[in-house]
Amino acid sequence: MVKRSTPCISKRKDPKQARANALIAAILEAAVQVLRTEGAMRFTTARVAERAGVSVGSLYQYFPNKAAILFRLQSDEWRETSERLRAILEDGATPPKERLRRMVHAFVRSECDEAQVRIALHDAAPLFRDAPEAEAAREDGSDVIQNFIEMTISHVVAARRAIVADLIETTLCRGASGFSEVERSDAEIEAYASAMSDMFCAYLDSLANDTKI
Amino acid sequence: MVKRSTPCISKRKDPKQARANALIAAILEAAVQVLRTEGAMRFTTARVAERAGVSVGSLYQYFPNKAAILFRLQSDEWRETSERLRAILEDGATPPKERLRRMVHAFVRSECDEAQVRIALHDAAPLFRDAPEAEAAREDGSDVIQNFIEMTISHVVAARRAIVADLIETTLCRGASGFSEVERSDAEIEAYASAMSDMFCAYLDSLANDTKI
Amino acid sequence: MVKRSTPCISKRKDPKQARANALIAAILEAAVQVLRTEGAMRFTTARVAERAGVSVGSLYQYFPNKAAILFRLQSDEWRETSERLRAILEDGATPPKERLRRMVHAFVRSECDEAQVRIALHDAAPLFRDAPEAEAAREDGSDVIQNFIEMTISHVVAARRAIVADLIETTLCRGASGFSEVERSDAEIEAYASAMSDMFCAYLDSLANDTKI
Amino acid sequence: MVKRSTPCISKRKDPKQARANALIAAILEAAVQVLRTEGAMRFTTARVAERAGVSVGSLYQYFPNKAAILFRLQSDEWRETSERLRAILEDGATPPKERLRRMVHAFVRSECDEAQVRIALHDAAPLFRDAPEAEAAREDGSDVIQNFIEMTISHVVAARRAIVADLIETTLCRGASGFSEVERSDAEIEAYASAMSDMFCAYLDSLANDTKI
DNA sequence: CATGAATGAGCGTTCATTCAT
DNA sequence: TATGAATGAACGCTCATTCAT
Repeated sequence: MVKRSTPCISKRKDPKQARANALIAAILEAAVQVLRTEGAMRFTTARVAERAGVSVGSLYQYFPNKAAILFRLQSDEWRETSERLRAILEDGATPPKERLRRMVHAFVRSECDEAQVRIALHDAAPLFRDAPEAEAAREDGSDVIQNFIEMTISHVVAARRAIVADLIETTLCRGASGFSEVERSDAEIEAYASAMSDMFCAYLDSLANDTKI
Repeated sequence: MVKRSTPCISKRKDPKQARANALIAAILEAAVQVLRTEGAMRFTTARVAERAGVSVGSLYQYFPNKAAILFRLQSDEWRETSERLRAILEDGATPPKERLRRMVHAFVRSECDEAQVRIALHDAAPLFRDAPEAEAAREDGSDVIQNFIEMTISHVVAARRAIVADLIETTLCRGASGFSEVERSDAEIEAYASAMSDMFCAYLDSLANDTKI
Repeated sequence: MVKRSTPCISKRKDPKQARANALIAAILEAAVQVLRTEGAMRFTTARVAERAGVSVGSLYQYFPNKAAILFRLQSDEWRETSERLRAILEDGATPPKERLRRMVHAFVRSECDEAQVRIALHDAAPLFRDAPEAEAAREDGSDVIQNFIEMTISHVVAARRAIVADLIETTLCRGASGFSEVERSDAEIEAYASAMSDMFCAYLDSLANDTKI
Repeated sequence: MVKRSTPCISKRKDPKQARANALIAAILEAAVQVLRTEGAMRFTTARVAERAGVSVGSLYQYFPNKAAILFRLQSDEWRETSERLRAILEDGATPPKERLRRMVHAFVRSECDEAQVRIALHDAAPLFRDAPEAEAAREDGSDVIQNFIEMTISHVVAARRAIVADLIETTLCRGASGFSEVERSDAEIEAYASAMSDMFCAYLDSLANDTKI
């Protein structure tokens, strides 16, 4: 129904030179600052370029359009987060439930970190989320969590497993995102993450007892 | 840090006549159509007025600005939803757990209904969510769910109860919202709502066993 | 060169009924209030009608357009002022110079009275000053002063007399207008009016000595 | 009471290149033309841009808003005028009275020059006069005249001197402005300027004789 | 490669005036 | 006669993107 533009979002060139990389880093850093201090609605290419100490033209050398900058920010963030979560979830020395709790805490905490930027990025999502690259990036991020969940309930039939994994992943991401929309104290963060962990554990336990399906 | 504009969002005049009410209805209906067919980014007062078969001037006679139209849509939706949920949750003839399940199903279903519009409205939220009226409207909506949850776990200490209620409400709203972002079949909807209900029930059960805190 | 619209500015109907007169008075009073509290730029027919407790339609029954209201305000003011000045200037019991002094004081004082309104009215002048009625009204106002001046220097040749009268009238009106643009204390007003009177007297004296022309 | 907007009025960027200077000049020239041929009420950024053969966007690259263009015109004019007057008033080879006469003639003549533009600029004054920059610019312009007057009557006590200087400056500026509102022949201009000079001289002479105060 | 001036469609909003009721 | 809803042209201003230098 809705016509969305979503032009190409990928990188315009493979930055071989350190110079180019530095420029890209400067632009991305500036973009984060603009998002934080001005919000999504005032996120303009001119403002980003100025804050990065770069001309608009140069900005457009490395990013084909405004959406690409935002997408890059988002996908970098997704990659970093999923790496961090992966490290926690794949720690063989810790029992699965404990890993889940740690992961939830880590995620909620990270969402509350730089919440301003995250909110602004979320507000700007309509500009980039419909690009095919975005779909792929999202997929990658969810997989880490979903694979872990599916593994811990391997006795459940596949169709159900997928739903459970999806439910938990969605609850985690969206819930934490909603939670972080207002300023939170460390105590609040811990309490919320604990409650969410409890909920997940109770749910997974209930599935373990469920011998029939 | 971030400067938000959000001027007054309230109604411009009290519609004394049926004519005015019809006009407002036409504008709101047109707004929904624009949101559905064009998306948040192309939601302009001119487009809404045109689709409503009305001049921009007339539109501005009933709404002080663009944000007010969007806010009205959102708050109408919140009110309707919370009424529907309230009816389910306050049905004394049904056991609490069953009421919770029904509520979750109803909510997930309603989120998937007109998902296009809901998504667009959500995208447009930055335009109105910081207004004081929005805060109040949000509050009202959450209360229905949160009060029900708090009642069903009245044995839990107050501080924890509030967190649990918040967690469940957030999970429900954000989770359903996330779930509805892609087209879903009825079967998927039922499966997801069931899983979410299971999760909530398992969590609440686990709290019931928890006799100390 | 400049194309100015200036449609008809005269009264639309001769208000025979007290009701109509009351309405007109209410509108004019409201207009003054709007001018005072909102300034010329926010002087709109809707605002005047609302403040007058009258519908826009009614307002347009008695004034053909916005300019007409402003013009009416201005010409009423001119008439009142010139009446007051005439009373002073035609007071045969007082020596001419003294009459001049009194007139100057009265004028400067009246300009500082309700300066806010006067400034706003002056700002709005472009809307009505090019109408033929305005020209006539202005003429009437100046005549009082100019005739008096011309009388006091009847020994001077006509051509020069006219210039002197024009100079003094302009100096008085414009000077007082400029002076009143900032808030003034009574003492300042007296001092300024005295200085201006001195200047006029000195000038007129110098003309008296000037026997040749 | 009255709410005035007047946001920043200063220049948007420092024109580093000749190109930019040419553009600014073109915009200002176009602005003058629009003012002259269309009047203040039809002075719009679009019209100025079009007349300048430039896009609105370019216009806004050099001026932060419409008021800034008008203010620039006004302050350029004030600066030029005060420079011209200063040259006359500081000419040590000419007796003070003669300098005063020349200055008055020069001022009245310059007011009658391009009177159309001056009137329109004056009409547009509400848009920029409340900015702090405007206050400063006005101050600068008045000083030239006022300092000269104060110098020529140094024997008068300070408080009075200031009033006299203010009176003369106001009379000159406002008077000439009022005089120039209708088309004037060279003869009329000379006659009026002479009369005004006579008035000033007579007044200053009368103060000189005034040995007591 | 880098620059940043230039573009111009598009936006949200206002307001004098009309006219059906 | 009174009303006030309806109109829609016009305004000031923004910003993603391009391209001549």
